[in-house]
Amino acid sequence: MTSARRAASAPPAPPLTAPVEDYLKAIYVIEQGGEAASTNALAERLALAPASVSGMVRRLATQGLLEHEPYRGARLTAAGRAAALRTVRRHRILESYLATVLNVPWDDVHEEAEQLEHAASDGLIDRMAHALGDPLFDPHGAPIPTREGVVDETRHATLADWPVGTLGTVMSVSDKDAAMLRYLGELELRPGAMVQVHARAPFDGPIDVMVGQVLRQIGSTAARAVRIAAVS
Amino acid sequence: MTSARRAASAPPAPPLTAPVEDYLKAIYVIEQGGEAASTNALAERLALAPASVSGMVRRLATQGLLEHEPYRGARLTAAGRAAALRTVRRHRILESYLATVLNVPWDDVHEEAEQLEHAASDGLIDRMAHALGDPLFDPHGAPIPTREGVVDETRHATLADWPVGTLGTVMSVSDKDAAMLRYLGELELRPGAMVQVHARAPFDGPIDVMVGQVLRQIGSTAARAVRIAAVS
DNA sequence: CCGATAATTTCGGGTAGACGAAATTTCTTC
DNA sequence: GAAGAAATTTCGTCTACCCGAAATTATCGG
Repeated sequence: MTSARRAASAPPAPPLTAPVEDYLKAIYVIEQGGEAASTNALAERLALAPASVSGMVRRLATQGLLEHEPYRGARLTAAGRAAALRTVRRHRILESYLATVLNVPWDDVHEEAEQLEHAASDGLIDRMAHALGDPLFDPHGAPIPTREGVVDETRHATLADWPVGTLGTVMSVSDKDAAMLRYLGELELRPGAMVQVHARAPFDGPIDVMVGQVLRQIGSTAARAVRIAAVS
Repeated sequence: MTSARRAASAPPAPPLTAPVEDYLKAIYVIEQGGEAASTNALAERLALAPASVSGMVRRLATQGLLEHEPYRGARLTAAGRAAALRTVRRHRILESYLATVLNVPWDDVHEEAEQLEHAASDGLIDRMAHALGDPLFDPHGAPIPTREGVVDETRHATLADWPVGTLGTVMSVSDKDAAMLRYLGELELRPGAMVQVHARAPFDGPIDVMVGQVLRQIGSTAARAVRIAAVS
């Protein structure tokens, strides 16, 4: 910790703090939904007061990590996106490593990675990735960005919107809520599972769905946490 | 991060911050030398200004983690010692895991563990320890405290003080300085190596020492980083 | 187009942790 | 035992984040 290591020519680029990495990652995820990340959406995702988010967003905008039109939400710049993808990569490789090598339970992996992603060095992350054979997806099915920041951002439909009758396969499940993950795991709704919606009750009602060989009923909230693609 | 998990009866005991863990660990290590940890020694070890240390030490004393007689140095209380040993355990298990399982170079392991020790959960640490067969020593030969805080604190002599002629074995090497570690590694001065001092130049001069089958000359600074015990 | 409501920002303030300069205490040395 | 040096503490200040309350702006129903 005594010496600073810095290229002679390149711009200083101080390392990002853990909170900043969390903001950028959250904005990245929200932006995947299409629109700019609103203050409220960020505040909820980060479990912070909206006032705090306003302040931080302004600061990050002046640092060139994002663009912010007041009252209109935030969007990552190229620099911000690169930083966010770096954090996402760390997070997902850590999740993969913990689940695969250390047998950390499926539903604990997210929390643990959330802490470690700010502490592990790039070199360590690469070692873990290598030990896993450089996987393309994490245990929840989320794509892992490469070191260079390349990532598949295909937006899959959710089980809540999947058409009745069409055969599909689970691509990913949301890792935000451990209890939800446990529930989905019990239902065998894991990446790779085959599904076919048999019926859907109106008004956001429960869904009858074949998971593998078993017919299940699940609510719309859980269904929205499951992403589906057509089988080829 | 939304919910706090806390025993109903026990005192709240907020989790310690990373800086606080660093202070406690540093005090623990310095105290191993016998005397209380002085402000200057702490400041140097933590790479902070003495003024900063003064302030923090006062705060930690009011929290019951250490006892501080102004101008006299700090000593850990039982609570502070327990917290320090928890951090030391994390650090050394992480070092062991990184070196053994992920092949992180001997001299990088310390830096990496220094960051991770504040982020990894107890459960993860235990999983790593288990995967390693619950080792008693880390790659530098330092003893690993148990979950319960039991640790061998035997104080071994350094190679700089080892008597001429007596056969000894390397118990541990200091992990503070990566360059020093690399150097000692090249000289085969690793835990387990057999050594015998042949001659010692006066006034802190170089030492002639047999390491395994090879006669080496090393300076006193490097020799002080190597701890020796008699062969049984 | 106007008010009500919702979202957002601003404002004042708090905590943790760090620093340099100046004051204080302790140590060392005659 | 006093004077100078060294170690330590105190003091004022700084930065990064966070918050609640109040002010502001956007939006939406009529």
